[in-house]
Amino acid sequence: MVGTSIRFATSLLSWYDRARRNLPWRPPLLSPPPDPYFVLVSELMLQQTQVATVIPYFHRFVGHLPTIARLAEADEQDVLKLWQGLGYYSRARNLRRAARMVMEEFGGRLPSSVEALTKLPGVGRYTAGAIASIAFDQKAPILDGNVMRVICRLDAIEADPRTPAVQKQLWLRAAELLPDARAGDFNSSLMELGATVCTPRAPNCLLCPVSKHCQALAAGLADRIPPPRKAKVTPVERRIVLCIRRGDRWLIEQRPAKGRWAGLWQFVTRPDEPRGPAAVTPVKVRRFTPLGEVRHQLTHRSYVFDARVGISLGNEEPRIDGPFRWVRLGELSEHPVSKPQLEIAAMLARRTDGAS
DNA sequence: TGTCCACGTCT
DNA sequence: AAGACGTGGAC
Repeated sequence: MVGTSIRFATSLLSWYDRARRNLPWRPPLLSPPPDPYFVLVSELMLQQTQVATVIPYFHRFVGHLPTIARLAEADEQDVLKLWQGLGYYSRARNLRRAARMVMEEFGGRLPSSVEALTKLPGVGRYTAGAIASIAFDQKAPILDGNVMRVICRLDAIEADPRTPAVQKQLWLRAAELLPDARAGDFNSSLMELGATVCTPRAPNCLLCPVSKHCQALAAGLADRIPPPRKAKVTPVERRIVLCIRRGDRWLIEQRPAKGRWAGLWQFVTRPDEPRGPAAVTPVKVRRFTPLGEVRHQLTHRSYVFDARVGISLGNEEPRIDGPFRWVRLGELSEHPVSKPQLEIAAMLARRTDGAS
């Protein structure tokens, strides 16, 4: 068994060394000695989205906040602004809180043990293992979606890897497979294999460097592991978006600190209630004219934003509580704004009478 | 074009 | 424990 693991690790690592030469973005990030701060930020970003998507955000983020000390001092709104477009905005907030915790409780140094790293907000078992192994060369296992699939196939585990019992088993196996040297590279190679060869659909077993160790391939099960998850209904939510103009400025409001798009700014957005939008308008508007609809798909919910335009009469300020601002369309980019709201802003900008 | 789904952490 | 979180990519 141990012998198998060593051969497995050796085959995978030499494949990875060759594959890595074709990934121009990776070597500066991961070649030793990696900057722990870079690893922290990149792991937190990579948790949620594709590499190609993250790169521009990564450079923008790290360029502006190049150290933990700077991130800890930064305004939450500025951090959200840099994160804008990535989704999962709570992670940006957690990253800032983590930086503050590092400054206050770890003497300004990112801790190197999995145990201490896990205490940071937003850093769970996976991220802690990735940082400990990649940035600090510790022998710590990781288990992300890719590694889960790779190990399930390697051991021909047909059960659903998302269940706690199988998770436990997979973490143990991930630790067992880990070689004594180059743990970070080994972990990276497992993820890379899952991303490029051992893919969810149509795995390329012919090109796989560890196919001779794979139980699923031997049993002809590779493309049936892991099992698909149960489909769930996604309800449709309708929202009325009131784009209210006064002179050359538009009224925007900040979303609550919790929930979806927390802390981000938007045009006045209300549930599509039977009584109509006029009942909840923060300032008086005689008439709204249709602007258009924006559809937005989340994992478990669909949104339809029904955008309308109106002109505020007089100089009154919003009559209801909450942070409101009057901004020019150009100034919107100074605020963190969600994707669908940005689309609405683009629709306004395209209108001839949109008043810039 | 829409519909489904991943990606880890938190609650 | 099961669902929230958001976007882009696959189909």
